[in-house]
Amino acid sequence: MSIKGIFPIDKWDFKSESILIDLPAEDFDLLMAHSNEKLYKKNEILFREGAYASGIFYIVKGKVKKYKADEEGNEQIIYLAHTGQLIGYHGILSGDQYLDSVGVMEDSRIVFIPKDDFMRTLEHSSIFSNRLLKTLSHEYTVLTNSLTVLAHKTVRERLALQLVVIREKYKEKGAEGMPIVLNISREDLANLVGTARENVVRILTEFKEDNILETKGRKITIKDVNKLVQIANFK
Amino acid sequence: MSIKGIFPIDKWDFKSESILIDLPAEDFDLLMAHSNEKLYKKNEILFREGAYASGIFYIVKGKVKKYKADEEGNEQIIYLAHTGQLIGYHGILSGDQYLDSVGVMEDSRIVFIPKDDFMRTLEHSSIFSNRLLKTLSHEYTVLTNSLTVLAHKTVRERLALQLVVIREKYKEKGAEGMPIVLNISREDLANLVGTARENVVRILTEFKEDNILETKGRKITIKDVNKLVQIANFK
DNA sequence: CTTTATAATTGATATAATTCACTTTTTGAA
DNA sequence: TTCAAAAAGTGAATTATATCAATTATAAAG
Repeated sequence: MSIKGIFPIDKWDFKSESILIDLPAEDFDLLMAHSNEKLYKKNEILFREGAYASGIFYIVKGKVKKYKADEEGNEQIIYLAHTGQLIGYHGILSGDQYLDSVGVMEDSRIVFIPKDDFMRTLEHSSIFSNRLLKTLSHEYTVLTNSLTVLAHKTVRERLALQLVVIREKYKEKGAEGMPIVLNISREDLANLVGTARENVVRILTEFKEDNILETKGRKITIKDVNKLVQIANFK
Repeated sequence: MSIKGIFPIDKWDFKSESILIDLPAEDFDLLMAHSNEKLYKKNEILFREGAYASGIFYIVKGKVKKYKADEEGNEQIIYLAHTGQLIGYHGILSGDQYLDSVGVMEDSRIVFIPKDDFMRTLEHSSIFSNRLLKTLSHEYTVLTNSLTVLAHKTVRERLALQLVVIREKYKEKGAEGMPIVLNISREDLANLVGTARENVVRILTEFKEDNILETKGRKITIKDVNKLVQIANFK
């Protein structure tokens, strides 16, 4: 049985179709006029919150984390973005500074698009601007859901939920039966769930004992998603 | 001394200028073509999450809360909206259902604008559409900040922060020296902060003992904002 | 392959927050 | 003004989570 039926994935993730797919060639060319693809290494920083927003980024292939860091150095991961997604437009639209920081989680191919080209395309293409409105509204659902979960669910429930979300997100199309291996540090997992690393470790151990998952080094293999869904406890 | 300097209000609130102010008359008329003002009583529900999104709402005068309710009946307040703000567009932009629920907190004058007029204005007016993009991006800051605070600050710090935010929000322009009286139930305050009502009551008592505020019935008068700012502990 | 820095894990303890059961106060309707 | 319902307030017990201080395992670089 597919988890999709009982698990409303798009309430927890943004729509995964790329905002650029099937964009009219003219609009696409305008946007990409001065674009510049680069290979980023794991742990590199794409940009930091508060820095001047000089343009947006398009993830050709890879995984990144959007996060906020507070005074004490606590890091809260806002969203895990990946192949096909656009990054950094919030800051440009609302002012001229990036609103969060973005770190690269695995070696990634990422295209930089200068601010001017982004703005020009936005003005010129109502398709692009409508899609962006739609994307932003969808982000609203995801963020407000995260807020509710964070406020009212236990760490255990939140961790179970995030594991399911990440699994769905990183699942390759077509590979239905295959077990999905998550390659994410305990630290990042903790910063995503909003708790301390130690708690994540402890709960993962419990999950291991309950035969829900296996770990090998930092890699997590989920064996029983349904149990996780049950623990996360949502309708 | 104004609190504005040390308190980055727009990180916690949306920009308070109305999205409709100074909109070209032509666009405004298009938007308001079939609008309909109604008087809503305290505690009335404007719409519920998941309901068909038939249009948007403009708050002419009043206060409302945007919230999400989970299976267990827990209510998380996402945002307190008031005079001059637009409500309900996320659902229309991202699909056809409202993405949260909205309840009226005090008797309010609210205009309903049918979906078609909203969409037509959006297509026709690039000013309107640009402002909406800006508003949505700004919401992103507010929501991601809320997320970070919820995940990493104590209930005490969160409550202090919210009291400052509400005070700034509800402050009448010009009445600088006047003490601001907040009229909000402990329950709503708890649902905003993301905790139980009892905790809010206990911490308010502590604040009272520390001469930070006074309460008379459900009304809260803040006497020392700076102390609250200090407790909330942000740069 | 070995080394070394980094990350994961474990246990013990302290603290924060929730929950439940109850009393008191306030509010709004009659 | 009275009265009932709703909201606020209090105390005690329980549970969840954070924090600190180590040890062990892992991965990345030379």
